[in-house]
Parts: sequence; C-alpha cells; structure tokens
Amino acid sequence: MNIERLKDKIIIHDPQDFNVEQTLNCGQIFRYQIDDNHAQVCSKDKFAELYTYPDRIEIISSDLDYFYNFFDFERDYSIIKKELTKDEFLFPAVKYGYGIRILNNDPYEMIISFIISANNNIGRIKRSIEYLCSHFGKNMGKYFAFPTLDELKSVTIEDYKNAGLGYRAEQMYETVQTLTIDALDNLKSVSRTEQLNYLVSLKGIGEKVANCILLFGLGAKDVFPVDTWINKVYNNLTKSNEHDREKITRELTARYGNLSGFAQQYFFYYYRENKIKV
DNA sequence: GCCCAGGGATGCG
DNA sequence: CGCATCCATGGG
Repeated sequence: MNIERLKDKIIIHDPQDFNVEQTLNCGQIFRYQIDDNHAQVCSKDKFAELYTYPDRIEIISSDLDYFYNFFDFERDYSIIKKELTKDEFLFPAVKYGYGIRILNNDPYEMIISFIISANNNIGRIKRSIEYLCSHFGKNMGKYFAFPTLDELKSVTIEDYKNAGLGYRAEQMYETVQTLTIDALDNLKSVSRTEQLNYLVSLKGIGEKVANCILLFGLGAKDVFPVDTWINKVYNNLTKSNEHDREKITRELTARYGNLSGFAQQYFFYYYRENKIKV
C-alpha cells in the first residue's frame, strides 16, 4: 500500500490496509453514506468524498490534512494485522476485515454519538444523529455540520425525543448542559484515569460507552469496549455463557494488550456482518 | 406479540 | 458491594 498525498486529493495505491466499506461499516462512525464505489463522510463541520477503484482509493476534501489524520494514515496497519493474525481467535476476523482502520474522530462528537448508541441499533443511531445535524447543525450546502456544543445547549428534551432518543433524551440534555468547552479541551491532555472518571461522571455514559469515546475520539488503543456483539464473541470463543461485561473487558484487554482496540473492531465487524450467534 | 440493538441508571438487599 | 429491573423505539 502506497499513500500519495497530492494538493487536491489523497490517493491510496494498492490498498491492502484500507477498505472504505469495512472502515465505515464497522460501527465507529454514523455520519456517512455509501453507494457503489462512492462514499461521503462527515466529521465535525468537515466533509470528504471517497472513490474506490480496482487499483486505488481517492479521497477528496477541502481539508485533506484533517482527513489524512482522520483515516489514521500515519499508522502501518500491516504490522498490527501481522501480530493479531497470530491469535487463533482473531485470525478469521482480521482476514475478513483486512481493510478496517480506526478513525481519529472528534471526542465531543463521539460523546454525543455514543450516548445515543446505548442499547440501540446502528440504523436508529444514524437516523437520530442525522436528525440532530439537520435540525441543529449548520447547513454547509451538500451536508450539515455536527451541531456545536453551543448549538446543543439550547436543544430541549422534547427535541431529543423527536430525534428518536427515547429515554436517553433526559440523559443527553443533562450531559449537554454539564459539558463545557474547557472540560472538553482539558480531556485531551489529562491522564487516562482522569479521562475515564470524567466520562463516566456524565449522564448516559458507562464503561462501554466511555471506552468507545476513548478508542474512537481520544486515540486510546488499549481499550476493549464490550457490547452485545463482543459478549457473543466471548461466549463463542470460550464456550461459556458469561454476562459479566467487566470480567469480559478485563480478560480481553489482558489478552490483546495495547492492540485491544484493533482486535475489538475486527471481532465486532466479523461477528456482526456475518450475524454470528452464540 | 416477542426479541434484539455498539448499555446505563436506579433501587433494593 | 452485587444484583435485578426498568427504560423508548423500530426492525426482524
């Protein structure tokens, strides 16, 4: 794989470590659209278009620097995959999702998005977030920006219910009122323990959602968010019927160490796409 | 009608 | 502390 950074586009030649569909469909992002070989991706107030050809992928955006980092192009995924395919459990999952990359998304957007994700399904999560963007975010012409914290501050519980948040509407309202720009900035520079403590202190955020925010928004790769799918993964691999998610988190984090976040995404995508049950 | 979805909050012992 | 129950909503 060779990444060519041009003035008006990024070209990924021979993309063995990047697949658009896999990267977008593995549950880490909700603001995107794929039709055939063309995809549109939003993050914050930014927008990119991706074209997949037989021999290359081209990325076009008015902010290529942002999306170069967003798609994690500084990292060599071939090394990660080589290490993780040594694991017998993970081998088929890495083969299947060979082109997954973990996005460097905006922590504030991840906080809002993953509060919505709790006990929810991806289709509904996408719809709710689209609703928030189109009703409360800035109209950018071809798309809507993610609503800023300031914009969300004036959104009511009733608005959140209209967005389909259900019982999460009150949690969202309270967390939005609690959040400040300073606290969000501060979150990027404090220790892991302080990040986790702060996130869990917010309404609607427990251990799993906090780990998703750390993984997708704050660059932490040694975390292993355990949702219903990962619960199935664990029970399938260990032939057990465990429901203690803290225990599952501990064991999987211990097994995959500083590559936990990658392992988690390969597992999640493989099991969910193939509807593998216990 | 039941079960499930990238779980979390709350109350009870 | 562990554990059970409840929580909106829509698709399968």
